[in-house]
Amino acid sequence: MTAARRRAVSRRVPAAVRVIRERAVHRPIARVAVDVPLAHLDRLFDYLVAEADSAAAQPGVRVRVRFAGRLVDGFLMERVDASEHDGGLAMIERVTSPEVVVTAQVARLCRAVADRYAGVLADVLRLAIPPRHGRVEEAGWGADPAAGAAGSAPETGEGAAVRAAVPTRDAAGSDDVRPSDRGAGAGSVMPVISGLIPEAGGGWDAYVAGRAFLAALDDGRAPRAVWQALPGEDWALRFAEAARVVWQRGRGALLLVPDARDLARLEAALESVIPRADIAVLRADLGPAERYRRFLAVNRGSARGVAGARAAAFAPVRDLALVAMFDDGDDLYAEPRAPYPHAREVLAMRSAQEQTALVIGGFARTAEAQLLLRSGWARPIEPTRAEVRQCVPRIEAAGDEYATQADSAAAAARLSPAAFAAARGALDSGAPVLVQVPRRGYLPGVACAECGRPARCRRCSGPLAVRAGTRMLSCRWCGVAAPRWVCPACASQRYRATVIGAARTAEEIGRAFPGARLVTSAGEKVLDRVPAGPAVVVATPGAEPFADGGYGAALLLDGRLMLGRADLRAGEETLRRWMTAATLVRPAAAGGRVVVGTDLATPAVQWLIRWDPASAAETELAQRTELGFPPAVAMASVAGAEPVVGAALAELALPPSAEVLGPVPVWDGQFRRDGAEPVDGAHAPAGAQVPAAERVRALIRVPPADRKALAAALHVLAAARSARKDSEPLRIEIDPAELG
DNA sequence: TCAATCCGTATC
DNA sequence: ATACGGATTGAC
Repeated sequence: MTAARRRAVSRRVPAAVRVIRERAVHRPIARVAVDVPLAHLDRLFDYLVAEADSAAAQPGVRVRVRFAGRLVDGFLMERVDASEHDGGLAMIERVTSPEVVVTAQVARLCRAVADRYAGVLADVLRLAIPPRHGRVEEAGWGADPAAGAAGSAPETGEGAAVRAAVPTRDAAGSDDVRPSDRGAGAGSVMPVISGLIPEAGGGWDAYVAGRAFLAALDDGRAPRAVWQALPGEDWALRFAEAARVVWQRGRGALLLVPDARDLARLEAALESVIPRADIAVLRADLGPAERYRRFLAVNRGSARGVAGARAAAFAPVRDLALVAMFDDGDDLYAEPRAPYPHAREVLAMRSAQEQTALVIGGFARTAEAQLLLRSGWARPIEPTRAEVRQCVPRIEAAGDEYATQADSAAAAARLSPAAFAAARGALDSGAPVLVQVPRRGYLPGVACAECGRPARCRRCSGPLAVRAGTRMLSCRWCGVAAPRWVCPACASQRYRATVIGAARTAEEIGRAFPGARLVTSAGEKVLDRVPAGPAVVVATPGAEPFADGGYGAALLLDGRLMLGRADLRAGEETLRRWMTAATLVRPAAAGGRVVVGTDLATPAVQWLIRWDPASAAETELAQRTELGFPPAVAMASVAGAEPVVGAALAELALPPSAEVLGPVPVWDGQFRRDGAEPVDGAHAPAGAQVPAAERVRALIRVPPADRKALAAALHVLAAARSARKDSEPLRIEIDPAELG
């Protein structure tokens, strides 16, 4: 019976008749996760299954049940023989669809994610399972997973079965796993990159442990790795190659990227090594029908190479053997909806639960990734120094000195002589120049006026800020005043507030290079690529277009702005942005130059010049360990109106190790997400949001060993609040994305 | 003594 | 949200 028909029938049957439906003979009890986002209802509820529904009522299907007097959606999670519940049981109203949309693996993953982030299962299931689309489901057997760019012609069910038999074509052992870099597909799709890969030892072979990793994959083992990609690396193709290894074994791979641009690139690379029909790309901008169609294609096992952004971390890939993500430092991996899970954590949990291989890749390296290495849970895949030297452009620091000739164009644009010369040289050789300028809107912080290091609280190591309306320094985490501040690094007593909106404009920079074509990529209009040929490309971090053949030079301007932003991750983030931009530049041997306009003494500049993301991450992690920052500690944020946060803190049964910082007032934009804003764009007008003065935030930190206890305490708090219908907004976030 | 109403609590 | 149970109230 089709779902539509069953619905039609149940509508017509009067309630009195429904009540006497016979219960299922076999396992008559269903345990249901109801779609109610209340913490005190975050458990399974028992319902009776009608015999007529019994076949369809499999674990993982959507059901509709009467809950507290009203009909709600839910997922059937288990079928059991008997109920523990004392009272009477209601019958499942109907099985919405026989489609098993929550696999056992995804169910377990969602529960674990909810627990990890002190959230409720219903919220996580909503992140994991797209809304049902009835027409797609009914008509879509054999939904075309590859329905990539063009429309998707519906296929028959045989399509999926046939496809499953395909992956023997390239009958090869691990030796054949290494495709040529300039190999057919990807090369033609991404001509940019291929030219940058060194002639010798391309592919995964360019890395220590690279080949061993693929061999382990091919062996069916579950290696876990943190991968440091070479500058200019065609990471999408490397990911595709790794996916192909598991695909050839008939198993599934799940690959994540931060945004749509990277996804398009990954899709092209996948299509160059895996038949299109075996690929599903889960894009966020798809309509509900197409989104559900692709979800079903993955769920039904007809697509085994799956790519997507953060939400795809939950995709029900069949027989999953590999999960991977590129550039895990990108804040787009932090889910903005409750309970705010980070895709890196989701993948790591999934890798552990499903015994899959894991790759956390990037040009730079996060402290979180470093922690996976330090604990021995993952192993590094790194290039040799020799390989790095071959790929990296020449990098120099020009400090903050500007051109001295007052009337020169370079001086007008406040470009240092070195920066100007590098750009001029690239343009003269016919190559484009990338100019990276921080976007506006960073939270202002306080930094040492001498060495530029962020000023930190002596008590909790949180960031200092100038207290509104005064000239006093105080800690943004714990609120303590910081009179007589002295820089611990250089002993200077002078500090300065980092400025918002001092970034140079594209026009300003363009004037320094009269005659050159000026291109902007920022905010709403982000360019994917620019053609070869002389041009000045001004871009905000993250919006840098690829250049065919690589940039001749890159100028990384106003680094102090990025370094000085009041965020825990400012240093790591700045290095990541710089490195990402530098990977778009030709190798030094081909004339590629990078000039970073920040003082040579700045640690981030040192790591950039030495191109040593591993040591940078190690140092970063060591510092965070010392200062008590994530990921060395577990941190939770509790934010809301002042009395609400106060009451919550009083009520929380925290582990004894917990340290409460604050509460302190938060201001407009404190929790705004890091959306790209145009260089020239105005800062969001003050007062556009909730009156900031009334909002406060407290931070709670515990040693990693007490992470679970912290999460449990917060869940208990949330449960008590929802039970008493306490609807005053309170945002509870574990490992908050922004720690400003 | 009993029905009507209010309030708190559970929701299978 | 809605439903239910127990307590409270008011009329007979």
